[in-house]
Amino acid sequence: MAKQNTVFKDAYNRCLKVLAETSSLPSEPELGQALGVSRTTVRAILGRFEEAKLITWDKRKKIVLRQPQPDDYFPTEETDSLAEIIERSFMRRILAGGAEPGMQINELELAREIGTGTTSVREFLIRFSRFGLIEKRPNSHWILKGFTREFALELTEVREMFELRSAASFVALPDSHSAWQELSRIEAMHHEILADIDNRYKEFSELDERFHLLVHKSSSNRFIVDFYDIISIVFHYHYQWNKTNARQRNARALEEHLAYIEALRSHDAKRAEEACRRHLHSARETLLQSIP
Amino acid sequence: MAKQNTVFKDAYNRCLKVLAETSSLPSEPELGQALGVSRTTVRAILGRFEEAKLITWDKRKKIVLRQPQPDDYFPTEETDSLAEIIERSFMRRILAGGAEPGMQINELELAREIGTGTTSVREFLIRFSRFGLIEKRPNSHWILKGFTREFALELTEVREMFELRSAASFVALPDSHSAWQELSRIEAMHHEILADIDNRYKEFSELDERFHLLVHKSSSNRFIVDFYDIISIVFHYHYQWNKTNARQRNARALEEHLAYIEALRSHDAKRAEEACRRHLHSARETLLQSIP
DNA sequence: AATCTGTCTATTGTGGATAAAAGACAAATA
DNA sequence: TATTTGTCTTTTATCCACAATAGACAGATT
Repeated sequence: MAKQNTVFKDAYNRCLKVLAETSSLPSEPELGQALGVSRTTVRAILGRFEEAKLITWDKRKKIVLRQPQPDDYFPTEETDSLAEIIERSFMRRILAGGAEPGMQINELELAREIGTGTTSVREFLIRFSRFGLIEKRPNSHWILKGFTREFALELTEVREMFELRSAASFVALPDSHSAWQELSRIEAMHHEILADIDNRYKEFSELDERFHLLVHKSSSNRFIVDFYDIISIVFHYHYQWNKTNARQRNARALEEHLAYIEALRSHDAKRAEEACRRHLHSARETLLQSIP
Repeated sequence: MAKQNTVFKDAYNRCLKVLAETSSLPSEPELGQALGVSRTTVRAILGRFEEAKLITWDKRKKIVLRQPQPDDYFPTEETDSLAEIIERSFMRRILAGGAEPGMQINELELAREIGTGTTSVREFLIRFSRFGLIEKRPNSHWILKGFTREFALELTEVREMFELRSAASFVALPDSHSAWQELSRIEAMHHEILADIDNRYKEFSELDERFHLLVHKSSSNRFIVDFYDIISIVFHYHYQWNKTNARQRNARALEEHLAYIEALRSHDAKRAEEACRRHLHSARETLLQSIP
């Protein structure tokens, strides 16, 4: 196997949804645009649609013959890119316990366990190393530095520096900047979720990322924005494997966000700084509590 | 070719120097320790020494037969690791002109140009991407973001945040901390170079890195320390290809360092902050001046 | 008893091959 | 004229193979 055709499979599934809502499909370039893939892939999808008797395809005429059934879709396991699979598998190992700091990481073993070639694992580890959780010994193994208390403290220290700086930029943004609209949308989502917190508290994680990324982006500094990747991945997996008091924790964070958002809106740097500091402080506590 | 034997060649050259100063070589593990390589490599070196009639080797007896001649050494081009070669080649392309922002980077083309496989180039690009100068479009090319004025400003903004924070940690270090001794050594080097600035100004670059890295390390924060890699590589290549007024610039920076060092020694956070700020400000100006 | 050497195995670094995906260009169509 | 399609070429993502290097262990040596 050379390349996984996950791009094809994922686009195929998404294209089935487009198909379900129309009687004839648009042009190839248009479909490519909509699905975010090249025409080559679009044509492969159309070819397969034809084989599956989902459409007839003659040049510009792509007529829908029938509605897609559940088993027309590729199973979701097959649509994840290899990088995603490796990441998940690896994060489970190191965050969900059983991995002591100082442990050696073996490319070959990891590859075998995941059922993939070493090159992909290797590339993943190189990419992942910027998160500061592993370290390479050239010509030898990788070392797991572990998701420790020190790691969390170092991470949050930088996070606080960056977010305070970003919040200061945010309040200085002109009213015409699109960030204010996005901020309003995010604020509205907060109210929606809070109104039905018992059922929707799980949506917090995604909203949290969206909000903080918006703030970081206003720094207009690629290093600050890129650093948010680290925060993002840590909190993402952290939320996923640490569900104690999730409802209560999330409710509190939502309230803090609302205060923070209001402070940003005031254009008052001092107020924004205080609200930011307060929220980041409690976010840090939450993170630390989950580390033994 | 599977793996370059640069580790062997480099260790071989260094081992020749050990050999030049003794009449019989120490044990294999001891040599491995001294050279920073495994016993396997040490044994390969000893075997080659024997072939070259540099020593006789019988178990623990490794008797030196003759002094190494210049042509016993491997040429230096052969001792650089592939990663170093790729890095240099790539940095020359993007810093030494001819590379417009927005340009596409082609793995295959780069590999051919450097005379290496695509895997190595690819891994280099992944590692390098954390420096914020290039960006990946999955399933497609890389994009050169370029060594622009924005890049320099974003870089120095974060640098200033981090170094100010580190300097504040530094003044709080207990007198017993080894950093104070290293600081004294660095200070002494400054005086030495300044005393003979016309001949030795080129040594500044290395000393500069050593000094700032020491400061960053006192933050005890892996993200701050790791970030110094970016500063380091940028200034390293920048110094190399931009020699206008080098003597004068370096002399000024050395003076600023000395003031900065004295301020750190005073344990006065306020003074240290001022000295740090002053130096970083002029470092930024220097960097910006060299960008069109 | 501690260290060293001989031997063997396991893992990393790197080039090469190949399917998937992107993309270029000219002819066809509306 | 502006898109769209058919066809072809180029490039990336991935696996595999193999030499270089690291590392483990038992027996030899001091």
